[in-house]
Amino acid sequence: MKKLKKYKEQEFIDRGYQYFMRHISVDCVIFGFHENQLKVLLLKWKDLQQWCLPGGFVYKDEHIDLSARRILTERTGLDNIFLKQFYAFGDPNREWSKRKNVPLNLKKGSWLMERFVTIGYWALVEFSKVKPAPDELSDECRWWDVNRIPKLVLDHNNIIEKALESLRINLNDYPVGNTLLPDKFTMPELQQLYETILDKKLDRRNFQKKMIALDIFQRLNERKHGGAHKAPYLYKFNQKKYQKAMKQGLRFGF
Amino acid sequence: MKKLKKYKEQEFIDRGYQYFMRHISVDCVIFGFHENQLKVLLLKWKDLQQWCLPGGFVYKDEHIDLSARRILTERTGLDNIFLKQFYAFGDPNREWSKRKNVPLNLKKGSWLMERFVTIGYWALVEFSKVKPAPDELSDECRWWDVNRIPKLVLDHNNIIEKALESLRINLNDYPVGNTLLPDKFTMPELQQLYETILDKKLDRRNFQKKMIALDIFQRLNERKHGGAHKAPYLYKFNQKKYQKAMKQGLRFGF
DNA sequence: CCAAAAGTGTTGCCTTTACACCCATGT
DNA sequence: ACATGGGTGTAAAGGCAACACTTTTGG
Repeated sequence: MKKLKKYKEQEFIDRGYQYFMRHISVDCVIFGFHENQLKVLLLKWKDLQQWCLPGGFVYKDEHIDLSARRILTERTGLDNIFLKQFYAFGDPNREWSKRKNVPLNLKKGSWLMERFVTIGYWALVEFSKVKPAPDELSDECRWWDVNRIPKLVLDHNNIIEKALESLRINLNDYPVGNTLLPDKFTMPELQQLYETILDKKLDRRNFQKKMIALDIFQRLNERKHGGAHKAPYLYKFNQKKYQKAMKQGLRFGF
Repeated sequence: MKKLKKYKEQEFIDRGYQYFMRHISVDCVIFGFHENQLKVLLLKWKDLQQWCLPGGFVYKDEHIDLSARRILTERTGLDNIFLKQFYAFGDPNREWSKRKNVPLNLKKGSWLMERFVTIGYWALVEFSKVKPAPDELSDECRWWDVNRIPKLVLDHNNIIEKALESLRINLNDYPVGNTLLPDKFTMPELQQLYETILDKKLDRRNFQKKMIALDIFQRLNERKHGGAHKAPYLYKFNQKKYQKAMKQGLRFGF
């Protein structure tokens, strides 16, 4: 696979289509969880000074899933991330030439000015392990509270909406706890995570019972101190039991 | 939108990329239900003599959903079809130049020989209303039992697999009965439909109760005669109640 | 009249929901 | 000490699976 060196920005703008497929891009909605808030990782374009999703293009001989993974690794420093393709956005208005403000001084006729169909992925990462890194075209990369996203570039707000929707629908089948929380966590924290994603309150007592009945957690002889009031137990995922249960079609019940 | 006239086949092969986006295609898995079997509509290539999914390309200014709809209408004669985008297939092996047998006498360098990412849609249609019609490149278009699909072109078998999977997952939320069955139908027929899609037996009595409890059907003063034994009642969807229930998040319970 | 399929009802179980009680901790 | 959040238990409600019985039809 011919790869484009990072520093050759003008080469990318002028002749990127020799390396990448035209008309196809990949955008990633990277979810994290911190201070009881669901977060999304965004980038700020150098020239537009507007925020956008981390995204990129697909090398001519690269699987689209791999493109998404490549982008994720570049932005977060992590590999082996939980990743799901959720939707292809194919509105013909998805092109810069139909916008007033255009990045990179793009000229009419550039391959980047043409219409793109973007494949949307969402990813679940452990907030504390991420080292947000801007790419060559952006000067900032940071977390945003999912409820306070600014007006983004193109249709990226819509992409986040759809990603959230997909995340909610898949909450039953996917290990959001295992991927979004740190290694050790408390039941109230896990509950907060579900409540945030579902955007509704759950009964504390029933939640615990339900989770523990799944028999995929391991309670440690350790409590989380520091907060006021009674210190809650810390839990780990019992990865062995958890993997087994997933194979048998575990459902979390949401 | 510049449209390509049908008869200009050579023009399409040589310069189709002037009308359509490169690297992007749309494939439709059209489901029908007949004689208690789930069916899929397939086409046979004129030259390859191999079967494939109905598919096509996306005009440069056309929404991908509309491309899918266009293809559906051309093949089935129906519009207003229930349609769902379910997955984007982005394996780099999806290209003819990596195959032994190539259709249309395509030469190296042709835009059609390049790699395509295809957006998969599935559609639910009423079997009896469909008039299967081959396109310009195929000489046959007919229904195949979903359990007896032959070896198809490229990764089209895999696309059908994924479509079925998606259909099963969405069985809870989507009106498979309303779209796959004729206007009037019996409960045993509806049950057969669910059993076929889910590939498992359901209890006749519990099924009826559950369905009727949804309060979206209207029982007619009419029975389905002709079969041996007791004649079952005919039902219609009460579209008003049904639409209302769907908006409120009706779940069928599968 | 009989076999097979269709319509209706009942029961018991198990999951979910609601809520009561006690315990621990920092202020 | 006390307000607040955390851990555990129980009882009622509702949904679902299992099964019995009657009715209808073509042969």
